[in-house]
Amino acid sequence: MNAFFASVEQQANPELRGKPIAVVGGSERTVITTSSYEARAKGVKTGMAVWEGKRVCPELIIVVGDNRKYTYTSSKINEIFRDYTPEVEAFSIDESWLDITHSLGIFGSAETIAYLIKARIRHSFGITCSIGIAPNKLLAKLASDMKKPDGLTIIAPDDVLRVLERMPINELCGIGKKMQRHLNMMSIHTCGELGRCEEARLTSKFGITGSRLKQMGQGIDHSTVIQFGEEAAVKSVGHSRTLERDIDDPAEIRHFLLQLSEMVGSRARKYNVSGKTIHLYVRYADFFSSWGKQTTLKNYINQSDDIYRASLSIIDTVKLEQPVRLLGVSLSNLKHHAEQLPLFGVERKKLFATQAMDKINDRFGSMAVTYGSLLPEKESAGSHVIPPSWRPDGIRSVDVK
DNA sequence: TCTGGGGTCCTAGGACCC
DNA sequence: TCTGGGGTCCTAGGACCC
Repeated sequence: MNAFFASVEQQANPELRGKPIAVVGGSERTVITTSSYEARAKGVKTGMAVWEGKRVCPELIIVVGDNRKYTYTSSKINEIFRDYTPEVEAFSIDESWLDITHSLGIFGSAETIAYLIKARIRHSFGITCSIGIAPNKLLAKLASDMKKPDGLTIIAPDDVLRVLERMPINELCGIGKKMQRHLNMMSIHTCGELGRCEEARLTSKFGITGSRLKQMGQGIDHSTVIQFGEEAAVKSVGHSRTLERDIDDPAEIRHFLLQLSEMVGSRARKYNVSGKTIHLYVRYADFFSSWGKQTTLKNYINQSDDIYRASLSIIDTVKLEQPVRLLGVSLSNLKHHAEQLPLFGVERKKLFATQAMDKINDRFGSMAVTYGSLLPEKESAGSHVIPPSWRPDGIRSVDVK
C-alpha cells in the first residue's frame, strides 16, 4: 500500500484528503511513522521527530495513529488477495507476496490480476498500492518499489539482467546502509557489478552472506511464498518504551520494568508460548549509549511476575551510568505449547488469576485489570502495537512441542 | 522538546561435554 | 606430560526489515 497509515486516515476523515498529514504515536517523544504524499513532497520523512516535520512543512497536520484501523484494513485487503491465490504471504502490515503461478490459467495474465486487485482495493478502501510482477520475491519487491504511488511494474524473466545492470545495490531488500558502504568500497555500486563479482571475493569478506549477495545481484531468489498458518513460529516476544522523561530513580525504573514485564507476559500467554531467556535493554539519556544483557533460566516462564523478577535480577547487577531514556524487556528461547502447563497449589491459583486477568484485558483493553503498583500508569500503559509477527489471521503458527 | 517500537538473522568467543 | 576435534548452549553485538 502507498503511505498506508496516512491513506487510511485520509479516507476516514475527508478533511485530511489532499493535505500534508503525518501519522504519529501517542506518547510525547513520538516520531512520524508515515506521512501522506503531500507531506513527503515538502520533505517530511518517516522517523522524523514531530517538530522536525513541522519545521520542513509548517502546515503539516499531525494525526495520532489508530492501529485497529490499520490491522482491520490490512486483513480485508489480504482477503482480496486470497480471491486470486491461496499462496499469500504477508511481509508486513501493508505488503504481501502473492504466488500466482497456478492462477494464470483462471484469470489470464499476471497483469490482469494486478489490475483487478488495484481496482478492488481502490473501490473498497479508497487507497492506492504499487504492485510488482516478477519471477521471484526479491525481484517482485524491487519492481513494486520502482513506481510509487499507484504503480504497476513488470520485470519479465528475459528482462531481469537488463533491469539489474544499472540498479543501485541498495534498492535490493536486504542491502542496507552498512552493506552498501562495504560494497561501494569494493567498487560495487550496481546490481550488475554485484552479480558479476567473483564469489570468492564476496565470501572472503562476508562469509556465507557473500554467496547470497552474488545471487541477489543476479536476481536469483529461490525463497517461496509462505501461506498463512505455515510461517515459522515466533522466536521472541518483547516490548520497549521510551519514557516520557529520563529517569534515574530505582523505584521508578522498577515500576516501568513491571509494566513491560506484564506487557510481554500477557502477549506470551496469548501466543501460548513460554521462554527461558530474558533480555533487558537500556538506552541512556544521551541516546547513543546503551546496553543489553540477557539471562537464561532453568525453567520456561510466561507469568508477568516471573519475567519481572528475572529482569530485576539483571538490572541489579548493573550500576547505571546515566538517567535512563528507554527500557526494554523481551522473552526468547521460546517453547510453544497447545495450552498452559499443568500446575499445582499456589501456582495453580495464580494461573487462574492470570487467565481471568488476561480475559478481562482482552475484552476491555490491555491493562483494564493490572497490578496495583501499575495503577498510576493505567492510561499510558499497553498501547496497541503492531508487531511484525502480526498476521491478518491473528498470530503466527504455533509449533506444539 | 532531538531522534519509536516490533522483530529476524548472523557472527564471534567462551564454557562445557564427550 | 601434553595433547585433538566435534558438538551444543550461552552471551553480546551488529545489520537489516517494516
